[in-house]
Amino acid sequence: MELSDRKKKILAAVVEQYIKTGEPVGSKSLLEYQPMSLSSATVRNEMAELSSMGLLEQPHTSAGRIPSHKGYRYYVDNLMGRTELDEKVRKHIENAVSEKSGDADSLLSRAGEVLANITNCAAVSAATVGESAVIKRIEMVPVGTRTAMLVLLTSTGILKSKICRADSEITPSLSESFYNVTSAALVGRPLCDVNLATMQTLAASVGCDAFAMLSLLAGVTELARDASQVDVRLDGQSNLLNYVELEQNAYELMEFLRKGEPLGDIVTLNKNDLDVLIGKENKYRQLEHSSVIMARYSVKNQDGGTIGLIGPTRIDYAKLIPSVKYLTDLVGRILTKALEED
Amino acid sequence: MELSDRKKKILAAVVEQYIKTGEPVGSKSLLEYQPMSLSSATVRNEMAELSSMGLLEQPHTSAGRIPSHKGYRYYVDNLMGRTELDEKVRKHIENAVSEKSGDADSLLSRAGEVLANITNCAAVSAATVGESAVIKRIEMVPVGTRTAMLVLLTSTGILKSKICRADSEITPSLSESFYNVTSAALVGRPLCDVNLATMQTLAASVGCDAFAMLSLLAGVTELARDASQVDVRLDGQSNLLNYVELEQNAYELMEFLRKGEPLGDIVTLNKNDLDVLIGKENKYRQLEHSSVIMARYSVKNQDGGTIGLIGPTRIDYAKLIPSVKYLTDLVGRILTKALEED
DNA sequence: GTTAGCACTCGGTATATGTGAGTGCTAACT
DNA sequence: AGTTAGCACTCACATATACCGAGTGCTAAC
Repeated sequence: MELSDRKKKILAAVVEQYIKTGEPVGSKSLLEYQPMSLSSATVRNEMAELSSMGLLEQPHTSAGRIPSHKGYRYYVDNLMGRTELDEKVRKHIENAVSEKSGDADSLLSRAGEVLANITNCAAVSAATVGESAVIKRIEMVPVGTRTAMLVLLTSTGILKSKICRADSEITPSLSESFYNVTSAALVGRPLCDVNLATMQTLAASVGCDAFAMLSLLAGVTELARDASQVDVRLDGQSNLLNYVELEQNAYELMEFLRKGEPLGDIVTLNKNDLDVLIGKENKYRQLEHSSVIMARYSVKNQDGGTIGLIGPTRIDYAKLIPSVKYLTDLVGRILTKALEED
Repeated sequence: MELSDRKKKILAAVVEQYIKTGEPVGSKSLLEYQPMSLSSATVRNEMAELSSMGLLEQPHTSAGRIPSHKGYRYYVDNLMGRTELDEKVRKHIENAVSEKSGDADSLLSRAGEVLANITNCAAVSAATVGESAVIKRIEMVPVGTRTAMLVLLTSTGILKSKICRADSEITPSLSESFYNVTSAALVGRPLCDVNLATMQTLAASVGCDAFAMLSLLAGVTELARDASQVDVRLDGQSNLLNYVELEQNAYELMEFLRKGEPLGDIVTLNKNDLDVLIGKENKYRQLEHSSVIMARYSVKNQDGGTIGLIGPTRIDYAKLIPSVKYLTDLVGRILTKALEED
């Protein structure tokens, strides 16, 4: 879709004014906001054309125009000038996500928190689950006569743990055979290979302790399943309650966010460096009045994960996109550095 | 405060009708709902007295009455007949919180979920932190050349873990001295003894590895702090968005619930078998339109923790209190059984 | 002590009316 | 041909007015 320069200028002005004020933008008020050597009548004609092209919408006949999701899309793709990241915001981000912040998990937590804070939106983050992930290590730490903590570490650095109750006492000999069995049969195997069926044959092979072993191995199976699922961190959901345009469906939206699966679905859609999904572009109905901005970070030049935000469609794209981008890059750098030191 | 039988009957009817309909209750409509051999004028007189006693309120002069928080309180303490738990609900609870559900943590999670579901409120749960808790065990599982997972187990059964980055490589000799140091100096000590100052002297004592040791011990300190803090699980917050009386302050309420500390504060208030806090009785302003129902469960005849719910003041106390009670008792029984087997 | 009766209150709904920011269209003007 | 002044028209929103009805408190009679 090719637009004349004048149309571009008008569309951009409409989007920006609407983002700022939240009110439908009329031809006359547009000229106040963005003076041009044009009469309102001309603007009106142009706006009418932009409407028929599907880039602008009218809430009702005698109101001003608001951008349609296609309008936002055109703006984001072609018109938006990315504003420089505000110095204060940058400092804020850097402060929250400092290098000393230990492991990847807590770094992502921090990143989500700060993003939710500075943007007043909900923040999501998720580390990519490598399909090629193999089990690097399995540990069992007994924490009672019949309970133990199982720890599973993958080659991609994902760490999961879980308390597990065995069906009988965890004797030193059971510990030993658990160690033997897992290191012989599981370490080095891809996560998807771990399932209850293989566990059963494995457990059977140890003989007398088979029954207790099975419950432990079942725990390992659950861990492996956990480790191969995206887990999405979510922050600042309640921020979304402040937007009038979202509050009519507040409950639905919150419930949607609470459930992990659809969110996991969304972040895995983020294949590019930066993705923006506007309103109805989202495949989930619950997000039809929301926009999602997601960016990937990479660790050692490999795909690391996604950090993004969810807000109303009427959101300051020009300002927030650089924030998300800056944060993901920073997280990527920090994790890369941590990995190199390791 | 002593009330005549007739006043009691009228108060109970007002509370029950208001809980059911959500509309202020007038003298005439009350008689429809609860036929009595009285005229509406008499009811009116009684209501006026109940109002002046502070048990009923009028939203505006010419409207019906609604219970004040004192009115609810009187109802809950003196008038309410506890209804039997619905068979379906009981089955639902039992199903969700079955014995096989592993460790205490996940059991509480499940309990919170089911409670939020059946009550349509927010559910909270928290295990009591024993002040007498001492460190039972500390484990370190290396998960990288410089990172390790620290695991801390207390005598009260609380288990915490954390990833920790050491300042230098984690050599077998470091692991060994970590094991020696912690088992000699920390195991058996109460949680509150663990602080950075003592860690520094401890670290210094190991000689050459002091620096790396310190970062590990700092991790242990954090774990100990974690373990001695109540951690409150929260479920079904979004359920509260469905109540009109709460939705004006939805954002505030959600933010309040999101923050852990005030919630921790609230559950630790639950000293009795069953506590109900109604509206303004809550010390937090954010809950002035909410009621909190909390019950304790015990494990092996010792205080185990609290499970409760947060809803609007206009809530079916007679129905929900038994649900909470049943759930806590069940959880207590299951945990006791699990502990005995252990 | 109870109740019928009555004047009064007041939120909610309905109706009319005006206001103003917006529109589209046409005809005149560069 | 593109631009613009002008104009009739639209429609959400605000304000005023009236009315309804479920509620009240109070009084006087039962």
